[in-house]
Amino acid sequence: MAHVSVATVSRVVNNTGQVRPQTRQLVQSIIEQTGFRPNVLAQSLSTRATRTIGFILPDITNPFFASVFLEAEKRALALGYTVMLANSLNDPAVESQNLLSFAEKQVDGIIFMGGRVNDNPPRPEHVAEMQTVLEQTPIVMINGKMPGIDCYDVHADEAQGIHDAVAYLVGLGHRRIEMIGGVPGNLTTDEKLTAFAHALQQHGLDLPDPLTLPGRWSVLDGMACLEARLQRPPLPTAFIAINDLIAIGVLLKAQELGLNVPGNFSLIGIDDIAWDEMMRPPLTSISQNYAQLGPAAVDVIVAVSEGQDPPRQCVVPTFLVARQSCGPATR
Amino acid sequence: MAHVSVATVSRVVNNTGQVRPQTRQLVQSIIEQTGFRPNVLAQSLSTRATRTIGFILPDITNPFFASVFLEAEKRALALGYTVMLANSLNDPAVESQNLLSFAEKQVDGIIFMGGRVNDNPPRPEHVAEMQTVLEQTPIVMINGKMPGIDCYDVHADEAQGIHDAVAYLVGLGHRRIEMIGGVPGNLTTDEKLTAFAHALQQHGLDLPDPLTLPGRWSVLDGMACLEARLQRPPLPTAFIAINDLIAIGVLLKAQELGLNVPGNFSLIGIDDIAWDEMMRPPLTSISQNYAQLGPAAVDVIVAVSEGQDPPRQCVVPTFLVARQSCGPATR
DNA sequence: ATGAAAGCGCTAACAC
DNA sequence: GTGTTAGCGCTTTCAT
Repeated sequence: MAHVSVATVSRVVNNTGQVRPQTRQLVQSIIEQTGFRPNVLAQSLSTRATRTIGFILPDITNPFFASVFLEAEKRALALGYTVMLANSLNDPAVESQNLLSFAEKQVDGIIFMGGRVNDNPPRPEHVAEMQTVLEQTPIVMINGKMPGIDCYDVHADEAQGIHDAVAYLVGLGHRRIEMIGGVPGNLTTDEKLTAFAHALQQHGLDLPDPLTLPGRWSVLDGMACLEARLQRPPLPTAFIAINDLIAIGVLLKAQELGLNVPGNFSLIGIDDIAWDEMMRPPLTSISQNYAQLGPAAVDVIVAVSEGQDPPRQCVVPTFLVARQSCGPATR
Repeated sequence: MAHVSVATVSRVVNNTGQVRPQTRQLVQSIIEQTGFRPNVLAQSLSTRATRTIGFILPDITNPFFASVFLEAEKRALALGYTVMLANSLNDPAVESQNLLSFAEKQVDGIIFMGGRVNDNPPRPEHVAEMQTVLEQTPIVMINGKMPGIDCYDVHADEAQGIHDAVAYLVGLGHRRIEMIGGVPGNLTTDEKLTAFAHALQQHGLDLPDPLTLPGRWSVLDGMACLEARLQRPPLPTAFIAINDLIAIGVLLKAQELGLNVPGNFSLIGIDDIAWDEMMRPPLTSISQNYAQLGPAAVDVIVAVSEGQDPPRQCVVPTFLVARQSCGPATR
């Protein structure tokens, strides 16, 4: 319509190369009035860049993941990237499918949370699979790890958080502290437990045995955990829950049984999800620092797809958010 | 490598056309050992189908939207489709960007929740924009409406839910019922209010004036709402909140002020989010029927992209989930 | 049953 | 400055 070649149109669409202002104007106006939109598929096929990031996580319904994802999406948007979400639903098979699907879609990079990157140790077939897609696509794991494969690592300094939490409780006079929830063999659980044991030793406190009463990660799991823990008294004076969902379950079960928090025991969660504030008492928690975690991961992908070489590892600080679920030790 | 043409490889990859079993075997095995994966971009460019659905919603961090989205994704996965999420963050500008971006990405269809499709009446520039992308891409709105444009409509029967809620409260002896939260000019708020007025009339009850105490949709908004309502007594004996988040805010504020639910007033929310059960008392709510809402929307998109002509409108039933936030009227 | 070749909508040398 | 043209990796007629 403008009597120019496709090359020229391409130049004005992308604001690239030299084109006479007059011509640009003309093409521009025709684009407006016809409502022309470039076909991103064709662009990507040609440029071999999709400006798209795949994000695999277990369940977007979990407020922790939702927050990390949302912050990541915001950053991506600001950088002109799109992030595609895939819920793995804690099913290794769909996780594999998600991974392959993203690779086939030629995403510029994949962000991975939960699932296989939290297996400790990881399953060999999973690392093999990761290795395969890694040849084509950069991967960054958030709060995960897979020894021996060359992907990027962004994680919150949960160990620091645990240390802070223990110090905070010790400051309140607690000497019998236990963790509750999680499952050994899960990387983040194991790391938290290790940090916890370390912190206890630093303060000269006895290690509980076992280190945690396992119970996965949901509110319901938390309720079951406390119930189980009640079977073998005596109780500690404070619990650090493996995450906020578990903490909330513990809190609800305690109230159901007429136990008072922090009267009967103090309670600290991990993640600092929005619901902590809605609980009565509002839950003290260790923040995962959403504002930095997700964005850091997309920054890495964007950097490599722009030819840079970002650092292999990035750790974002963590901090304690004190609310009302902790009090002085009473026993 | 197999000494066959690309056409043949394409045939075995897609399991289409005629190909000698022997040849198929050969190609198959080479695909395996080389780890060949088709480039979906090129496939889509050629077939003009992406098997991708765009999903625009305000905020994935809201448990209501998260659940609808998750169920939609599950259905899509089962049908071999991918759904891309875009958070509009209640910002019309990013909403426009999301819309255009999806169109450029050649998605097979777009699912739209919240934002402009909830404006009552809709803004002219928004319907114009919708009209534009509609020429290229089918759109289905969930719980939304835009008179005059030809898109698909999937919605929960919220009016029925309101009627059920009112009937339930009347059955408990309540005669002074009010709604709380939401904002007039928002479609779903207006529809709920209309249904509410209608239900009240059916039972011969007086209409409160104003029909609702407006206050948007968050927990914090809910707290503010109750506080404002307290300024002009007398209180009704029961509230129906515009959504569960508002209901939770009302509940928390009530407790903060020493008011008892359902002692001082009964309370019903809308959406049936998972957190209802975590509240004390657990919150009675009207379920939006997640299991059907999201999937119904993807079914529509899939149908049209497979050349079928699904019904313009689909309404999914809604139902009351009675928990412990309602009791007999005491005044 | 298989291959050759055109075309999907775009970008990027390269030539003029 | 602008046009020509060769891809990008795939599908799909049309021959053979």
